[in-house]
Amino acid sequence: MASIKDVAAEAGVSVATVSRVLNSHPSVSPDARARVLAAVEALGYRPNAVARSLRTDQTRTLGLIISDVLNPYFTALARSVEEAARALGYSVIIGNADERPELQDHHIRTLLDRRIDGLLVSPTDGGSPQILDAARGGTPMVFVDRWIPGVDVPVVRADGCPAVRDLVAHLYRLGHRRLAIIAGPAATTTGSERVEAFRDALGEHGLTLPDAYIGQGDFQADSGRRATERFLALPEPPDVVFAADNLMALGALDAIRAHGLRVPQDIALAAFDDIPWFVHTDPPITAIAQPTGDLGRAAVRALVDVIEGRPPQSVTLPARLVVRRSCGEPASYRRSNL
Amino acid sequence: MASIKDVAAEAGVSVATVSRVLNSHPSVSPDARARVLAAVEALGYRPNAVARSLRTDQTRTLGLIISDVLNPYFTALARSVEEAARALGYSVIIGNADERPELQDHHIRTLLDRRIDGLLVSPTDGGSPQILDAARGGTPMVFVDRWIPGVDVPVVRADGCPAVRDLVAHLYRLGHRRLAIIAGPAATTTGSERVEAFRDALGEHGLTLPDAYIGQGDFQADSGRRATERFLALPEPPDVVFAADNLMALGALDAIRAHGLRVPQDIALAAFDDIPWFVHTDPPITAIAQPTGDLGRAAVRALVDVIEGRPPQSVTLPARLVVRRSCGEPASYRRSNL
DNA sequence: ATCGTGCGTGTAATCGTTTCCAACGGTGCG
DNA sequence: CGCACCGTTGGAAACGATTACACGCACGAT
Repeated sequence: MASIKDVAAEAGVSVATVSRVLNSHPSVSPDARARVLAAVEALGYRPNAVARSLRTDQTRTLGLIISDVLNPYFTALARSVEEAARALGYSVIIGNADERPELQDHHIRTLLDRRIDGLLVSPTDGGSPQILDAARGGTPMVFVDRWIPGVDVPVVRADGCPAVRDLVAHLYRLGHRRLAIIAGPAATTTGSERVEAFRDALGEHGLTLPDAYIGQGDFQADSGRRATERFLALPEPPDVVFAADNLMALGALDAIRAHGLRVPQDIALAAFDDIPWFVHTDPPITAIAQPTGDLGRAAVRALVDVIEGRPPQSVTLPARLVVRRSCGEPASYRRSNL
Repeated sequence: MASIKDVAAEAGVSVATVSRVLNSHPSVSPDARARVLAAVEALGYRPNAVARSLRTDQTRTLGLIISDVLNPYFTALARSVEEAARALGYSVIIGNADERPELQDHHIRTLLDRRIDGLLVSPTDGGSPQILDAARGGTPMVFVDRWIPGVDVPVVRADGCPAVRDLVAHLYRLGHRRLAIIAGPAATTTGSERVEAFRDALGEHGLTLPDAYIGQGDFQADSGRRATERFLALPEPPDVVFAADNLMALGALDAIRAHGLRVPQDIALAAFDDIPWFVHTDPPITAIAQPTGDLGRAAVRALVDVIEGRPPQSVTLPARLVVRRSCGEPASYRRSNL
């Protein structure tokens, strides 16, 4: 593969001049510029990004650690992140942690070894030494969706509280009183926050959230299935199951179906995170939708601010309730939200 | 960040020796090794992958160009590719082409600039100059899922023909005679092959595939919706719609629902690519499942073979029919395949 | 004519590694 | 005793780019 030296030889100039035209440095004569450009064309030359990075100490690459690529919420996020980054001239390398802290650490380590310019993280756990070290070590970093309390890193996320309040009000209005939740891992902020928001919202209607109605999940379908089975085995099973993410909702649906129960007649179901398939499940699932596109864009903007030395901003965007039929069907909603 | 020089100074040896212990070169004394290791530990030293790549001319990184990250089939593929690559000591950088040739080319270009060791491609079009150049230029490359005819590059893919034959037999047995297909772009192999397989299978039952029953899609949900609407507007609409991928099936379902029709009583639906949600749609959707895990593993193996100079193998794996309820419900299938 | 100025250019150092080569002291053998 | 060889080590040259610095030249001002 042709190097800058070959181009210089072909154009009859020095490598410095070639480098200058490539980086559109002002002081180079039109004549030299033309010759260099011609040589570049003739040789099909492309600058070696590795060498350039070594010299300039920047890779124009962002790392993105997501908790699970198979989760449509995170792929939507990844897509918008990549798009926003590309618009700013950055590439992004995605690391899939699969909700496993050690895999997350592996990815952070290799990304750091590659000297990425900045890191976007949705932490799988409550603070691996790897992340903490990176943050302290001065790696530009932004948390997205989930974050780690006590670490001084900007956070870009959606606030689900109002939407959860709307959801609970919706459920209450439909006559549901025994509401259960399948929570995410307590080590993640989204795992614990959603339970708290749910509990608070219940409180506003004079309801409580007994321990038996809190299922412990891990954001994967299987855990949703298991938690739901435990609910159904209770002497007094809940009449609503609220899954803290879309995969656990899928598992819950599996379990409910396996018990021969109908949604929403026998038991209602709702989920955090909205995905296109929720429109076509049987029945369509009521969900809390996050603005993934805006989230991704805001996260990239914040990270690039850190990288380029501007003061970064934490951002909190609102999530919103999307009512469908999985909780019951009040007249006022029937037509509007398929 | 500490460099190899700092480690050398700390350990009281030369950089050459440090490099040797880091690369477990045999000829270094136990004493020196111990001192270097201690220094590495003390400084928290991590080798700079950028510098190493520049020197060794290898990045231990694979590029993966997929057509659409939002498509669960491709994310499943990406996940298995990453897993297999990691097991072999490679990282993978995913480029999402969003079914847009120019985006695909953009990603190929930046991946090549980064000097990735090899490229896994599921081409969005019938042969962009970018891909052709790379292949001719000697970049180790393997096609996965889709490929480009006439290019001498190993192909790892699933053969859908037998499964499509099974599907058509299944449909025929249920009494369906007017079968339509929503095809992918003709520029992709999966776009045209699936139509041919379908047409051939129809032929075996003495059925034909009229042009009006071939919808032109682009593997995105919207196109599935539009194609289905066109089918439904026909004087004699089909009684089966077979979507060539899962997203177009989603769109088809949208359109059918919007027309107030029921699946499978009014019209049957089947899809290429099976995804977890198909179990819970209304009704559960009959689909052709590809062995994504095996596909990803085989693709990585083939690519690494090319990279390391071994003779690579094209691989074709079988896809299989998964019968659910979206085409009708013969007694013999009722219980076995939820 | 002289000087400073500024533009265009080339030389060479540098980034952090790997690796070739030479050198070293010690050992064994002819 | 001399020599070849061995295991261990360090010096230094790459890899392909960027960029500080210096140089040569033409020009306008003095």
